Amino acid sequence: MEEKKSINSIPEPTRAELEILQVLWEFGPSTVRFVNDELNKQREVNYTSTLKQMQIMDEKGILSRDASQMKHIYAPVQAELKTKGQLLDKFVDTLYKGSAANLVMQLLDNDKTTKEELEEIKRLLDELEK
Amino acid sequence: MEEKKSINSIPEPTRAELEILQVLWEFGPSTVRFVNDELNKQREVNYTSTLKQMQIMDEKGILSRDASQMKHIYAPVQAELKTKGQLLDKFVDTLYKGSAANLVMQLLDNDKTTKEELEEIKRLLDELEK
DNA sequence: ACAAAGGTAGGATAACTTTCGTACGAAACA
DNA sequence: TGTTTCGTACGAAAGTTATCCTACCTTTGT
Repeated sequence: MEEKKSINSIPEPTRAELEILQVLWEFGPSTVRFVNDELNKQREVNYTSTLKQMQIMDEKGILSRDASQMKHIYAPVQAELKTKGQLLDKFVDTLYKGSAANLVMQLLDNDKTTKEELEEIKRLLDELEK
Repeated sequence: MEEKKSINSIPEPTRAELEILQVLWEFGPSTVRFVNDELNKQREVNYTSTLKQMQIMDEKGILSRDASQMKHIYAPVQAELKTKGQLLDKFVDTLYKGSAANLVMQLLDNDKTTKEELEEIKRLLDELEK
């Protein structure tokens, strides 16, 4: 009996796993070949490394795969937003004692946050006001 | 010649390292014993594990230590805000394509972000307006 | 003075993550 | 049909991180 983890949310993706997820999020369900090609636009990775990684992610329940064709098609099990939310929650918890306001505060006096971004953020909040 | 990394910012702390930093941030420079006791309020860790970890952090340049006494006193090399900012930047970059607004957006429709937090955030932005 | 308690140093080991070599089957094509 | 190309499967190896054992030194208290 094949057993995949089936709690309510997937285990935290590792670094390499996150890279793969990004590709799938951007382009939708894909073959290993495609993902590997994308990854190689950023850094050199051997095809079998990516393959193995995605197989592991399947075992962990992070990805699912359609093996009906020769070229298996992999897709994220969880929606992008859910996974990112999960990571964000944890980030806020560990670094900002769970306070989103704290995080935003830091964001505000961060050099890399541009004026335009700030405007955008403000607009989002006004939206929400209603 | 003892050589510690001396680029402009310290290497990314690992999971365990972050736990230790939290204690030092909260209580200021401390002995290994103290940090270990704090950690053990959350989970069981052997004293020598914490010791080793902190020695490594010293080598990496994440912590500095005053070894003039028998009980060495460890302190973070970088200010809490700088380290957190560093981590936040990377987080925004990898998960939100560098857009702080994107992150905030997600924060907003996150269940765990309370109404009070939202108010707080809005206030921060108004402050900044001036 | 000596035993007990508590400290550091350093290496071994374990756990986890990442990478890749090798084997082998299926498809494409000359 | 045979060879080359492209796919999966599997296991080994390398790299990183985390944990702890052992040795040994210093302080404390009897």
